[in-house]
Amino acid sequence: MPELPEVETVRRGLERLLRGRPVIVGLKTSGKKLRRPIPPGLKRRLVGRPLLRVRRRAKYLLLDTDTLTLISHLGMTGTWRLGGKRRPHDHAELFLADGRRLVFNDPRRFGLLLSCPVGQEARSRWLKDLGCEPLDPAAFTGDYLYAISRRRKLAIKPLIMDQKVVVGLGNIYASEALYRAGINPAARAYRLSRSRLEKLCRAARAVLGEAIAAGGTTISDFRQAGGEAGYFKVKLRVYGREGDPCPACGEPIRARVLGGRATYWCRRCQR
DNA sequence: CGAATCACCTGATCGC
DNA sequence: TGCGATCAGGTGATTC
Repeated sequence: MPELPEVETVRRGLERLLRGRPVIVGLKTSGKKLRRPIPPGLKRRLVGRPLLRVRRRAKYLLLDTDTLTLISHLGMTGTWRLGGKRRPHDHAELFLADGRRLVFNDPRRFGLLLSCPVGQEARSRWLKDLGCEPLDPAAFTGDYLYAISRRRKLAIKPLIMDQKVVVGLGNIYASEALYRAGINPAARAYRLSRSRLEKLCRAARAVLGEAIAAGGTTISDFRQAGGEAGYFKVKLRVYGREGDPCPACGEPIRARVLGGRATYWCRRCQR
């Protein structure tokens, strides 16, 4: 479900909710394991700790207390919400001193909820091999992609979805960025010129930025931290639009499977 | 080593 | 309407 814009939208929502730096007074878990079990000692370590801020690295949410950082990944279907009535697939409830409850719900349980010493997330096995942030124009550049892709024989789309190369781009935004850059998703990475890769970086940043501004994309179950839908779906130009006319040239949008994932593109505009 | 495929889950949707 | 097959925004593990 969530790619960088959706995770960033949730981050902003949570940050707003946690402005009063509420102290955690309890944790209740479902007992079911997510991608990994929620650590049994988490409650003991969390109780009494104030929630100070929410950061993001790649598609991970980082909720800082004064002593530890809660690491949360939404997987495909994870959501955070404030209180309300209990629902199926609620896997963690954080009880706050002000009476509110912060609830993590995840039907498919591909998500993660872990902790590490505060600020030490970069050393964790989950985050240590991540590539650069696409919104950082100094890091995610044509030169960077050029250097990394020279010996890569795979198609450009799976390359930019590889979180060890660049983080945050998933199946939707990879298709959208390649469309905007005029690059065929199946083009072999090593055959692309520096300038075309530079164009791809700019296109990725543009589409991610616009999606964040719209509050992310709601396809089926993504919700912002307040429960609202995201509004970027209406702006998707190729994803999920097989057979629709290309917004630029009218050619029907094509679909195929690439690296195991549905891929959408315009055969005329993307070479 | 890189690249492709599998596995992990539940729920929505599609075709019969 | 019912039911099995298929697909879904992610990613680590396994296989080739």
